[in-house]
Amino acid sequence: MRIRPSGQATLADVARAAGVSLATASRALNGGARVVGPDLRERIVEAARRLHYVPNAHAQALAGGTTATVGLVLHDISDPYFSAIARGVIAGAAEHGALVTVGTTFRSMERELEFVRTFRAQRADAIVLAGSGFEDADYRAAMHDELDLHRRAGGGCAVVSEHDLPVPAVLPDNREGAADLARALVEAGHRRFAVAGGPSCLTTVRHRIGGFLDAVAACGIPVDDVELLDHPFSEEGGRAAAHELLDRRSRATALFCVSDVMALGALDVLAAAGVAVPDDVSVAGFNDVPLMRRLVPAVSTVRLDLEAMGRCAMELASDPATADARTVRFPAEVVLRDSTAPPVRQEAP
Amino acid sequence: MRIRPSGQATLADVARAAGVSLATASRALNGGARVVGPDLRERIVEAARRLHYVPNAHAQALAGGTTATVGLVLHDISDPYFSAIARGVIAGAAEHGALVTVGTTFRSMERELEFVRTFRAQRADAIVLAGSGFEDADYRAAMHDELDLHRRAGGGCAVVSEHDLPVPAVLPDNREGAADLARALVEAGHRRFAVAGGPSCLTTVRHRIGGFLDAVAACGIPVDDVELLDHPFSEEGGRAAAHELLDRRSRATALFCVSDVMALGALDVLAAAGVAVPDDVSVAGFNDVPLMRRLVPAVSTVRLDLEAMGRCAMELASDPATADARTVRFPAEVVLRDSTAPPVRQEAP
DNA sequence: CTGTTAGCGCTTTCAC
DNA sequence: GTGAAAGCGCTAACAG
Repeated sequence: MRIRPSGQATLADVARAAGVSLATASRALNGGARVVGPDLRERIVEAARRLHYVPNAHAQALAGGTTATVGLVLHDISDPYFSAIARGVIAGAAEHGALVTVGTTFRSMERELEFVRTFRAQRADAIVLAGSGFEDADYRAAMHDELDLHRRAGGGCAVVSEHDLPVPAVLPDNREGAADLARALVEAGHRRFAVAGGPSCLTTVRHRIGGFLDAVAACGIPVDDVELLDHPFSEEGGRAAAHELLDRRSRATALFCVSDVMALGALDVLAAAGVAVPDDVSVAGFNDVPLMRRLVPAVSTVRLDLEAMGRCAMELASDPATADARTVRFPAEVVLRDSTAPPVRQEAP
Repeated sequence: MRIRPSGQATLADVARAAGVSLATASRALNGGARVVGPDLRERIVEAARRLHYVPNAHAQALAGGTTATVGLVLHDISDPYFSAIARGVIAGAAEHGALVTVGTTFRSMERELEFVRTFRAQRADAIVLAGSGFEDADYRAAMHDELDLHRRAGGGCAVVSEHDLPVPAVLPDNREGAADLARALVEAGHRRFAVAGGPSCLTTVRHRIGGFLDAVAACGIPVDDVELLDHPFSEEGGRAAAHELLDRRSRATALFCVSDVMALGALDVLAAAGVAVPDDVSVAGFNDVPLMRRLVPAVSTVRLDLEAMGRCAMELASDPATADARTVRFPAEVVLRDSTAPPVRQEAP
């Protein structure tokens, strides 16, 4: 971008115009306490208005003030999962009078680290990581260092989802939620499952699949019989998973997609292929993103209060009392809707 | 938020550790050109790494560097309309190596102005206004001043949607799109319309309603017969509009909601009331937000390439050649889906 | 209450 | 090439 020719009124200009000292002007305009005589204050404020004075936030920050800025790292702002979390973070920040800077990574570990570094450079008051963690030792070590440095410098931080990092975390009950869903499905009579999951380097994915499989196993169903469809953690990935399901003429009666967005993609493909949901196959997602209940059939899923999670993360990241690695669990609640039903197709083994 | 105890390695520390001057360290680390001897450069970079040096963005900005920051003002990040635009803006900014700071206004003119002021304080390279403009003289005057000052200080800016401000603008064809939709509906045989619109202080709303009514009139249908449902520009508003429609036992055969989100609310209420769409009443929205085509019935609407619009706004705001008030129109394309059909109910006058 | 005086951490002329 | 020095605009001790 371009260089900025100053041309802005500075505090010094205001002070001069009002015939007071720089310090007084500073106190009157940006200092909180009313330690300035009302008469002077008036004059200064008036001068400031006349000159269209706007404080230079960088100078303020540099001089030891506050930045009132929080950095938010997420995968993609137009993904409803993240925009809901972002809404919570932004709302929480607003209550602190802070603004949120958003970095979108599109699931790149490198970009994620880079954003954290940038936020550090900006001396963000707080940094919130909203995406799932990666199961990668180097990444984790690097992120650990980065956040550690940030906190040592007085900054706060928090993560949403498991990151296996010693920082405050908002932990959705991924494991339990997926397990509950599995149990509900088994109870409904399902025995043959397919699971559409994103790359296993994502902690969230691992936990959801893990919880699901454990519960299935606990119900006495051989885990090996569960078909694992390994595709990207995205709508496109959901599409691919459905295609695979179709191609291999799967006999699964229920498909668990580890995220709603994947379920969306899968449902699209299934519908196009003339596969009836839930009659031919039940489909469930995870997150309960707003639109899931509006689709036909309404999609069964596991509800997470995304906005509250974002808000909570913001709170954890800004609360000095949270300097230690505190953790807040968020319950995941199974929501059975029309996309799941007892299996109607009874097949012979 | 809290005061930040420094505790960070500074450039001076790095310079000392590497045994060079501050200036040299600066050039080696943050200066672009390779004007530093490779040997020294190496030593400096090494020292920086060892000390976990992160440049202080505020100091850089203050010392005359660039901020690489753009401020984005919008209504609500979790509204798919805005999150799509935001995605475009963020992507565009990323190409410039800039980060986006998001201010959400929830349609408050005051908050909007306040955010612009804050972005000015942050010396944002560019400011993008994504919400609809308000039809309010005071607001417009204030915003005009604010943006003017910002541009005079060398900053760029752009607005999405009509704001009647002398700044670069991305203009969706609201008027034409709504008119096209009206014509399509009339062609399908509709004669009795209802229009669910948000507060008329929003320019976007006025234009869409205006375009719709004009076209209807041009088709020889008395505009006075069109029922105007004046409710908030939100899903809740759409709900209210549908309730009103129901309460007054409207005879309209087609309901035009000025935004998809309103249509969403209206459809929900209609469905709950047992009103069949499109058999009892056709419903159309505006924007073609991602989920509209996934609903059942798929919702007719007017498509806008939201992400491209966001990207374009970012471009306009960052391009110095755009210092004058340039304008880019975006076509709005009618997309007829299953929620609209010829009226089946023929009523006697 | 108000004014003076130092910096905050960095970029940038200028000299060398 | 590299170093020395002068700010960028503001806040925060200190004095008065």
